[in-house]
Amino acid sequence: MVDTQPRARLTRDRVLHAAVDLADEVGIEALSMRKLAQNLGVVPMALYKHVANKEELLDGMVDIVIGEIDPPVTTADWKMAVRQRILSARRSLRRHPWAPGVIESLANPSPVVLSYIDSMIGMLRAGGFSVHLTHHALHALGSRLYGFSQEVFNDSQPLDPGTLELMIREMKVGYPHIAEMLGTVYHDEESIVGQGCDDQFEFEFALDMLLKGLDKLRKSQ
Amino acid sequence: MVDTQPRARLTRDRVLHAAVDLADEVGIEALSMRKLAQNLGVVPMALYKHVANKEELLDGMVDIVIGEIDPPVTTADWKMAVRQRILSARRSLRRHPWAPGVIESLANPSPVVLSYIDSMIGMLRAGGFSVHLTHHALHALGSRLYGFSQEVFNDSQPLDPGTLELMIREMKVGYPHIAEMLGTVYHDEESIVGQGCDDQFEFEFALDMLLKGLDKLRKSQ
DNA sequence: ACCTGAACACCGTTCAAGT
DNA sequence: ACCTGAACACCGTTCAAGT
Repeated sequence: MVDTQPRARLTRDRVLHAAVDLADEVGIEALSMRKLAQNLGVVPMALYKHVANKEELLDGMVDIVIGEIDPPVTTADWKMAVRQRILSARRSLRRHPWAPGVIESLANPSPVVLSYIDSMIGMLRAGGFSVHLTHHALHALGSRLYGFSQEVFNDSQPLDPGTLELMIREMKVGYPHIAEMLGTVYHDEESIVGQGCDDQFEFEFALDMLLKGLDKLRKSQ
Repeated sequence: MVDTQPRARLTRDRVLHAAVDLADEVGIEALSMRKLAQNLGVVPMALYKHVANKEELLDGMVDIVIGEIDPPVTTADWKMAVRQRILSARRSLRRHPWAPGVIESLANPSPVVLSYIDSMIGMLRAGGFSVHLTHHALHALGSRLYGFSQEVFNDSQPLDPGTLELMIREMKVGYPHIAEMLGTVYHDEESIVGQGCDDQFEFEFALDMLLKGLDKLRKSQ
């Protein structure tokens, strides 16, 4: 989508927001300096007045996404507070599916990212975590702190029942355990979560298991 | 390093192993079809007889890394067995630092990767996990199953004491909690782990917390 | 101070041709 | 059956020049 005011003055903010919109529309692998410039009705080199290079552009895009995360809630229960903040981060990231990959690729965290992590550490400290246990907690939560985690299979788009059935049948001989699991998860009507694989449920399942484990260590420290 | 027998016939295996070696040497971002061809003393297009495109090349490289993982040990204790296998995966991946990123980027898992996951599922099932709990366990372990996990900070190379000291001092005003944590982790002589941040310890810490949580759920299912 | 145009040094991959 | 050469359609980024 071409900008409606192509003649408006270019600013860093306009460049970054246009980049976020473009990545949302066409995906991060299709985002190039040249296409972004074209979208803004400008020659590629014009961007370099507002952004040193592509990495700085990506950094600024991540800052916009992180900036959408809600501030921490104030509550006595550290577990609820951290949980809510992480789930808010997840909601922000979900609006921009390219964000996890870009966050992982960044060499150095930006001030915005540092502030986010700093306040997360603050929440743990306020909840009674020693500095060392806080450090371990950060490692244990890893990218979950940002609201995402690397999954075993890259199942970004859901399968239609036909191809799923075919997949399961094909896998039965070479990968019997995967076939059994897929069959059960997608067919079992008894499942609490309903049929199929609910990413949100799985994220919270693992998150709660880690928070519970950390809480136990916190009490015994 | 140029191949010692540039005139030997090109095979898929020779191409893939040369690609792994090149990535180990110069990093994955510097690995291009053209440089790989040059390294093999061959014109770029010669590679396309053995590999359909770059993605298939990356797939084959991952297969080599996954192939280096030890087979499962046979023991009554599922926790020890899974733990050992994951730590073996970690050792393989550590030899090829580019592998985590490539594994994450793969759209569809190869047969080799599928076999690895299938046998992991088998280990959990043999340990008494229901199919559904096995499914949750896979999500909870995520990329840890492959021996890696996304960290909050990308601290691939260790800092020298001088710049670390500077960083902590600079952070004290804007990011007080990060500064406190870095200061304590890197200075505390009481630390069980020794000074600084031990990636391996942190990986096992989180892994064991998850395995313990899963074991509790297994018993109560 | 900000934008432009042309150029450089790279990519992955196609096609048609060679042996 | 396997390798080659030239070409295409892209990249990010430089430099010197325009307004």
